[in-house]
Amino acid sequence: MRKVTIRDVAKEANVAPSTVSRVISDDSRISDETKEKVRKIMKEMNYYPNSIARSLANNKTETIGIIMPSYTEDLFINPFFQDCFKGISSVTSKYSYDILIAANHRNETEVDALRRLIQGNRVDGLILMRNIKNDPAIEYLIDSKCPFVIIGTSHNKSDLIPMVDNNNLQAAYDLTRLLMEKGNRRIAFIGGDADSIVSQMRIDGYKKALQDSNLPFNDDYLITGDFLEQSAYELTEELLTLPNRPEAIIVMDDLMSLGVVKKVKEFKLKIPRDIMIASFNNSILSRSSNPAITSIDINSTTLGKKACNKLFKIINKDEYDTKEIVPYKIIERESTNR
Amino acid sequence: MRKVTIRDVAKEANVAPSTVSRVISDDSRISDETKEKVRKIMKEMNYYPNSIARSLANNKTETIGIIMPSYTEDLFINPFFQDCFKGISSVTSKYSYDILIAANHRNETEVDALRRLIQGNRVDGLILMRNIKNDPAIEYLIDSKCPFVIIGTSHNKSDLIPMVDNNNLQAAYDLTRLLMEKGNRRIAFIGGDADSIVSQMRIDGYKKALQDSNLPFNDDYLITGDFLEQSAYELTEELLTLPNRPEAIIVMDDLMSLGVVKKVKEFKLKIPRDIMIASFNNSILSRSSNPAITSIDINSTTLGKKACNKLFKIINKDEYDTKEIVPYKIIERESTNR
DNA sequence: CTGAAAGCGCTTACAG
DNA sequence: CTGAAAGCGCTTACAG
Repeated sequence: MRKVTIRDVAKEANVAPSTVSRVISDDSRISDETKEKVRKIMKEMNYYPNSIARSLANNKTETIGIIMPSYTEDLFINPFFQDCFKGISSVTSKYSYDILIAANHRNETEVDALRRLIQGNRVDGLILMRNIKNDPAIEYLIDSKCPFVIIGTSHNKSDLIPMVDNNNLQAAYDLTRLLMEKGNRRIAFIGGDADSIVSQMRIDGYKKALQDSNLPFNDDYLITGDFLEQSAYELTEELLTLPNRPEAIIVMDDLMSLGVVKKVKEFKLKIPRDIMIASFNNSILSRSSNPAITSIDINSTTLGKKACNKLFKIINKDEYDTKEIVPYKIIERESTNR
Repeated sequence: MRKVTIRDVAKEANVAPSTVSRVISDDSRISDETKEKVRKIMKEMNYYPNSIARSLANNKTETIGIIMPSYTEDLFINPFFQDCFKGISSVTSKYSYDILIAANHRNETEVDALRRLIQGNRVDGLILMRNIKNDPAIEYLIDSKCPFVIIGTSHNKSDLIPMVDNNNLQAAYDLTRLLMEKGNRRIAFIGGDADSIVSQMRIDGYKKALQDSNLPFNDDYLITGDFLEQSAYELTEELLTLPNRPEAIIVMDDLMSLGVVKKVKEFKLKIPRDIMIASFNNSILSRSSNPAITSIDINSTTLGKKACNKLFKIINKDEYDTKEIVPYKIIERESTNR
């Protein structure tokens, strides 16, 4: 069966294709009678506009793209992305937009994938769910003039880039202070990727808190890996075998903290009695894990929602603030409850 | 800056647009010299094909759509979908396809959303990550002739519908038997949505196991809710307040089992000492929770991968089996280790 | 209030 | 091996 087109409908309704097109977009210049007549026929013929043809003609796709950190990789399993996605999709659904997940194809670099989406005209805008130092993707995005928003913080020309983030420095500061108030002096920090800006900001907050409390910064207590459970698991061994074992560990992310907990248990240490653990993101993992982990609620869903709202403002050329800060909150649980 | 088109490249290279088009698709009829010349110019001019125009001309989108159970809803936070998605995207990336997430827009029914994607020509095929009884979406999909695959099992005309699933009946059977072997006789089952086919199959397996062991089926021990943690949390109370409290509970899903565990703890009961818990999906939740939960590994990532491979076979009109079964495996953990 | 016509940027028989 | 032309199914100034 051939697809019914705007032409078929026009013929059947005895109007011009342009009239049908205007009925579809509910153009105010078309009389109500004509609209009704055409709509009836569209329904009868089971007509549905071809959105590809539409996009080509009016240069709008009604689709936004999402860039994940490392597509098809394990990083993606972090519940943070799901929470964020939930916020994003609540907004796209309101604007009647769809979401395209950008995954680099085989043999493609990340910038290739971006190029495909942007120059290939597949999206009206993009949300970047990651931030690394000197990200070539950001350079490309700026050059491309394609609307985009970063969830997180970027360093290059950062005053021009629309971003939504938490105050990660302050959050880490607060968390470190909390652990001090609980009587810990030897506090370690397990960071994420060395390239990660979020990781860097949190490390800065951690250091600042030590400094403000006149606690010495000990190089051995600060280690970075990647954002995966396995890496945290391995790194924790380094901490636990130090001559002066830390009394508390702050971990970049809930998923990583699972690895930390696993290793601590292998060392037959009790949490929080022997060692306290605190983490970030407050995903489902931190509240269900054993023991439940104190974690900073960064409001992932709100991050996604605000980022997406901002993106639509840019697409529609409305006013917007370049940078938006989403509040955070420490959720205390068993792992720091001594 | 105007976008550079195939026309511009053609002019610059002194060839016809059709030749440029053939260079893009690496047509064997074009001489290597010409190809080289054109490619050089494409690069110089920073040309990139407009995939929208391409799609309109050749009726291919190089995009598949994914239908989630209840978009923008809490169901989505189940790690199962992420695991599945990982499998899917590993395949799309190989075929150089992108993924469109179908979310129904405001005031849209699910079939509306499908219609938008299919009749709007936005995807070459679809993967359905859910299965409910009498699903109108399935009817629509069959009528539409659009290639699609279901992760799970469908009941309508099921011999014609391509699906990838586990043997859920047998899995539930095995799990029930395991709990019996551990000495439990009063075994309860918390199902998902009453409309859910997976849920039904597992309930059938549970009942069959009881029967084969000559254990009575007790209506009070079988309850269904939805697939959320909260609902499982509430339902568990009904079980725990029964005059003859169950000795073990099988839960449809890891996420739900978190709710069960929470309630059991509130009743000051110890797992597994007072009550055993076993669940399905073996997501990250079951292994990190407190206590770690025995769970059936349904190989979510494999489900996604196989479904997507099957979809491409259909798209490319290759041979395929309608139904494919992915193996499962019981992963025993603390929650059943008495 | 409606229509005829050009155009969006590609692909693909057809012809040579 | 390459080109001219028609077509994919819409939208949108322009004209009336």
